[in-house]
Amino acid sequence: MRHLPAPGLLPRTAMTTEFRPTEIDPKWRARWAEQDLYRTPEPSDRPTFYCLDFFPYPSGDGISVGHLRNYVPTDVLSRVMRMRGYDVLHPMGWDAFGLPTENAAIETGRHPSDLTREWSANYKRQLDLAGGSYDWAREINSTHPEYYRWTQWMFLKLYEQGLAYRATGLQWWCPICGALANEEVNADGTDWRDHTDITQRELTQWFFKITDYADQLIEDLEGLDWPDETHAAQVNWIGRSDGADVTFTAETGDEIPVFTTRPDTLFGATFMVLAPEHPLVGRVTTPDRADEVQAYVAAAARKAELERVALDDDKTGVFTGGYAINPVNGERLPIWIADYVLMSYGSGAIMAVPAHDERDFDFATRYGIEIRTVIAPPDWDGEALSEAFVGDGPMVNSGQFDGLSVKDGVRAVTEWLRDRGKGDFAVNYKLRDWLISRQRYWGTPIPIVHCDDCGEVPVPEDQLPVLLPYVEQIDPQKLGGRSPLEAADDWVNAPCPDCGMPGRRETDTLGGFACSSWYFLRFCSPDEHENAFDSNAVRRWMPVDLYVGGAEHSVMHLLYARFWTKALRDAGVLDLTEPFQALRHQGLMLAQPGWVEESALRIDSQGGARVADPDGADAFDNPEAAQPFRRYPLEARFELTGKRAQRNGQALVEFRITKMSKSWRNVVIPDEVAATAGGDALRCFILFMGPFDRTLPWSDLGLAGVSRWLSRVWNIVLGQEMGGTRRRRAAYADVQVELQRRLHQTIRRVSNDIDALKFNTMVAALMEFTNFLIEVGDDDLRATPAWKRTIDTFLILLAPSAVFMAEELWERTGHSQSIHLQPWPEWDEALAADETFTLVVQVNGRVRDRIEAPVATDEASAQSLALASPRVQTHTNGKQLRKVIYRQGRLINLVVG
RNA sequence: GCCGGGGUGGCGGAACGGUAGACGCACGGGACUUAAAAUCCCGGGACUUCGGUCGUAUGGGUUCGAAUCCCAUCCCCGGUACCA
Repeated sequence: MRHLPAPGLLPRTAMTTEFRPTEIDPKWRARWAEQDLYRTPEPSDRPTFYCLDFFPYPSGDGISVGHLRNYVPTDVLSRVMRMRGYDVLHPMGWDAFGLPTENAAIETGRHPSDLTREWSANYKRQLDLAGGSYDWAREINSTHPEYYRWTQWMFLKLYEQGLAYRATGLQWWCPICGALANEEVNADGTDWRDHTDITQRELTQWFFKITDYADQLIEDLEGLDWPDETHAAQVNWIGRSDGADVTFTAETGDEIPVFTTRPDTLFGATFMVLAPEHPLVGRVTTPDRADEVQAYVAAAARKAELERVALDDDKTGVFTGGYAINPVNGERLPIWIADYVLMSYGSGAIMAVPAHDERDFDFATRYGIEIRTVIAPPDWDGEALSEAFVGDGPMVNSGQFDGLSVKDGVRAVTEWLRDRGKGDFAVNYKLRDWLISRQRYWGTPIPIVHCDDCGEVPVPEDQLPVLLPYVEQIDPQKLGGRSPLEAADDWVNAPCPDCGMPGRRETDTLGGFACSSWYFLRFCSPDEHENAFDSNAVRRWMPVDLYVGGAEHSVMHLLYARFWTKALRDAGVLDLTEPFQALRHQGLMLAQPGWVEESALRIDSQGGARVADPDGADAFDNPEAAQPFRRYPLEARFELTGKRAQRNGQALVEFRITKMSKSWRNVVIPDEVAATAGGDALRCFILFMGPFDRTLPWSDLGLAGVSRWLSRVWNIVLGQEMGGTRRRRAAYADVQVELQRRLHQTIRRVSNDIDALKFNTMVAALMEFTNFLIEVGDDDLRATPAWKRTIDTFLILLAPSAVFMAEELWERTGHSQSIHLQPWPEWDEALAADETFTLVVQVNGRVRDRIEAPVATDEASAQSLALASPRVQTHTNGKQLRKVIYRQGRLINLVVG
């Protein structure tokens, strides 16, 4: 791919030195590593700051610049906090067990452990290209026995508490990955990671009893500084519903419990519905309905096995012929079965109140079942409802409960039921237990031995780790459907830890989310050999002060890690309730839009296009652009908008913003940027491109702009002429005072912006200050000590962002100790204060003039200044001054009429 | 549907209820150059009778004053999906 020429490649005269990131970057990377510059400090009495990125999964593709939307901001913050005197923990490691590696191993015939080693080394190299200040002495890897030994140990801690158990049931099954947790299933019935279609199967699997913690997982969110969206996603996923269990009795005598959030509508129940899989379906079905019911049940089962296509809203069902008795009024309710009732929620049966539930309303309408209003809508005239009314109103047609509100009715009816043994208050959750079994090789072995006599026996702690055996053949397809560990006979056969008789090891492995549920603890003491973590170290660093990663983990990882933390706490091994105090999600990086040469493309009918020219295709920012921003290679793909234009007689077609995708050949990787513009331009552009939590397109031209800025910084700091004439835009009474003022204002802006994670405006402040330095930095000023002090401070402000260049300039301006060890500058409000301000003069709220005035100007003087202005007089003449609003140092508003 | 987040120049975006468009990109003009690139300087919201007028998705409202607060509507993005 072609790039704009790097600044370092430009011809220059011998006397000047230019900014050459490709020379500077490697020099400092090597020196910092040698000096161990980013070593986490030993315990001290300084305050601590734990800044953590989501545990990355190292893949064969390496990282793209999109990953750096996560890593660069946390790195900047870590650096600033260090300079502010905090002891900072900013570690990195690899969540490396799992399918992408395992599948690649099968495809390439290599072993996953080799791929893991290579891929994580590559990630590390790329993060260093981007100037990451990680303490690599703390690097951890979830696939190493010294790590997963403790994952196993924690599994046993959960097991001891009854929080890990095996159960048989219908589970989502991916033909590639095996069993999946509910959280890993997309709405369209595909696997969350590889998007293959999945089915349901009857399987015996390991689960963690996360449902025991449902309420805590909701309640403890309260004290956390988390994004609203993530807070909401967790609460919604847990899905707590408060209501009542109500017992209906079928005419066969069988009791049918149902859960409802609206016991107040019990008098409006006109039928019941059982899930097709409900165990009582056979009992309540009458002989004359049996054929139809059986056919429906079979069809529903088939539907569950087929891919779950987009739901059609048409609700179907069949009448069983059976009836149940409504406990509040003794009415006979026909019992139906329908697949809109799920066996997996509540009791798998509902009371249907069509007047006050949209689903029941649809069903009743379709099958001609009575719809009886029992909550009166506003201005209700007694007529039949045209749609379900789910709002509040007085109860009607409900016997002694008439007139109660929904809230009071819920309580009154439930208490009435409870007094008669027909029901009680109840809570239900959408959250299911966490399915943790995987029938694959590349994962943590579950430390359990199955023994004919003793049953399930945990492997004693002193026998951990249960090592994952080195297995050559890991392709389940070539093992006749058996999992690789099942086929490893030498490993599977193990004596029972209790009785010593031959037993068999558990052959399922733990899903990767187990590894990422405690790594933040391991980072506190990664070399601890006797325990999973050193309690003092955990007490020192935890909870994580700032946790940053993608919003796609809003439910899964964050919910699991929170549960795991609470479970360890309850096991008595951890004194912590919530692991992540503050959380943020970085925005996605998209591929940039533009215009591309039509003649080089092969265009399909769908508005898609691929580069067909072996030489590639030039892409332009717009049809008037002087230069292409990038040359896309053969087979690069575009989504066209349909707009066309000409550029020098060349036909261009517009393509839109899309995701970065390897198969589209539009992924920008840090390697190519570091090799041209350098790591600093990459970092600074990522910071500058926009708010850090917003999804934004990459821009090669934007990157070039930031490179130009860095070159200007380089030149002004080294006092090099830049080929043009400097011109002061304003006259300054004392340019040294002004220099100091602007510096202190910049320290304030940069510091405050960093605290607010507004890295884009932080860079803008540095750019503005650079522009100011260039404007005023003539030979006289540059010869003063004030200039020298200003440049020193400016470089420190720049250092967390432009890590290599700031260090190089620091050295070149005569410092011997690393700039990254310097204290963060403080600003002085008095020195930052302006002497004058622009008095904005409004008349009736509209700006009519702007007058430069001393900061201390009081209201009376401001008013005379304002009234003296001819431009103001035009709008006030002949009118009465009714009111004056004055904001000191800002504006005056004259209200006339 | 529901839950979150957004709609500001040609583009990415700035803006404690108080100068809308900082900073950057692109573009235009100029300097330098044999020329180009690079670099440097200058200029750009729209209309305008040059007084002003209109401009932050749309329509209302609160306020001396609204991109910002309130109500309604439209559109875009992300998540979710028959949870009784």
